[in-house]
Amino acid sequence: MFKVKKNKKNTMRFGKINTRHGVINTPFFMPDATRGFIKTLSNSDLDNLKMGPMVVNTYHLYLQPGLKKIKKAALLRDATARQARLCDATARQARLCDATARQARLCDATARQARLCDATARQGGIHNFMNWKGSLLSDSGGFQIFSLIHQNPQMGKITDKQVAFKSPIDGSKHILTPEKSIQIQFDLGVDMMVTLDDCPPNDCKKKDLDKAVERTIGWAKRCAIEYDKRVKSQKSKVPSRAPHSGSGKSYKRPLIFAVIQGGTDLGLRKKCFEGLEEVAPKNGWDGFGFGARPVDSKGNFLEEVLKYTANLIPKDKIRFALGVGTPEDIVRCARMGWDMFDCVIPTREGRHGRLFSWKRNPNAKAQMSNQIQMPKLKCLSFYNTINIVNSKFSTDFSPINKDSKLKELREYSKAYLHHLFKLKEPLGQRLATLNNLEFYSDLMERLREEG
RNA sequence: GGGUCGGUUGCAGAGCGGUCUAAUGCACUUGACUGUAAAUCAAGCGUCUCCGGACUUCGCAGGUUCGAAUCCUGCCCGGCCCA
Repeated sequence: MFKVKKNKKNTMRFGKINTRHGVINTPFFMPDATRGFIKTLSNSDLDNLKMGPMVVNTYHLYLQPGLKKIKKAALLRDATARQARLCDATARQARLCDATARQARLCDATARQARLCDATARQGGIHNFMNWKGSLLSDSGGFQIFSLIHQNPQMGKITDKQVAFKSPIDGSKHILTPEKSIQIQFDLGVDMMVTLDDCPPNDCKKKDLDKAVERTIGWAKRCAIEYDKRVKSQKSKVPSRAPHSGSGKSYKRPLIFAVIQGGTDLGLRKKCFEGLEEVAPKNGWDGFGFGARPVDSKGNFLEEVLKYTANLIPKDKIRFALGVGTPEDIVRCARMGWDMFDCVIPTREGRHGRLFSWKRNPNAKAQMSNQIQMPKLKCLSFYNTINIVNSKFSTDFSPINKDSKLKELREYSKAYLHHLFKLKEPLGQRLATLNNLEFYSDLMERLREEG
């Protein structure tokens, strides 16, 4: 499922990941569509951006809208598709008759739409619900344990057995177990999934860190058992000509990633990795994730820990640097041999008015490549950020990005974007999000080209 | 013309003898954001500063008082009511 080719220049890798929704070239970045959408964007935007895989979140989707609705949406779409096939037939019949030709054309359109529905319906729960045809990875909810419970103990309780937590939406009580996390991820029907892990703060006590590692391994073991069980039952359920297995192909299992915790303690990272290897599912882990924040409490990038952890992971396994990061951190990590990344930075900071752009230098490409060769990368020498809300942009009538492949970003001015932000018009957030995601995908493209 | 209520730091709007540079909201300025409880959060927002403070402000001018945005008098301006 993962083929990797070593880069001659440095320890960066070029690979291909084969998922149920297409092949992904590594290294790559996934934006976070946590609750089933990239905030402010529609699928048309994502198509225009030629967006690759995205990340959804087990915890958030489980709470809202809930699995029942996601499954129901899938069934309803199926029904629409069936109806569409009917329309298709009607359309054929209608074409026979000149008088009803107009009606037929209408039917035709419906049928076209229906065929689309049909195609989507084959793609399982969350794909179907989101109407998204690309690959999706679901995060397990481990990070929510960190951000909700570790930071606010009154929000829930973590034990070896389970995580009991209160929904921030309505205060209702829920239990998440490793098994349940895997079950939900299967129900979502994602292409890649992550084991439930205990993600403590980076500055926690040694004792708590030990506990988190031990728990992460224990939970991974339960995830692996549940995973194998589900793969087996899915295989038996899916006949060879089943819709989402394609034409006669056998069931393709989702990829599964375990998460290496251990904070900044290299020994613990190693221990965690070894522990995870021992409890792997039948086919082994497809990859390993880097657990915890990639920066310390002061915002310093954990270079050594990331490098060390990357080297722990066997070369034929996918390396997923969760939550990485800034453009320079991604470049650094990719050069250490990390293959995939996800982060809220481009989307969140875009919504908050921060725009990423390449330096306006005709040789920017060459310059950047020089910069990444530097042992100490100075990111600021190859890209810029601006805060569009700053008053100086109120009269800057230059394009948001004159080099963008998106018409809107080439034609709207910074002054106009500033105006949209000042008036809190969502269009502004959308344009900024588009700008930043284009920047990130451009970054990854350059990285894949240049190494 | 008479009566009445009122004029507060960009705006709205508290305060109604000392704890008042004066609440709060908005606006404004600048930061932050790394597996999204985030269209969020933080700081600043009279002048100067050796960052400890110093000085100046509540329509204007006087006055009472140890002390006034707060009380009194006059003036200016506005709303409403009556003529």
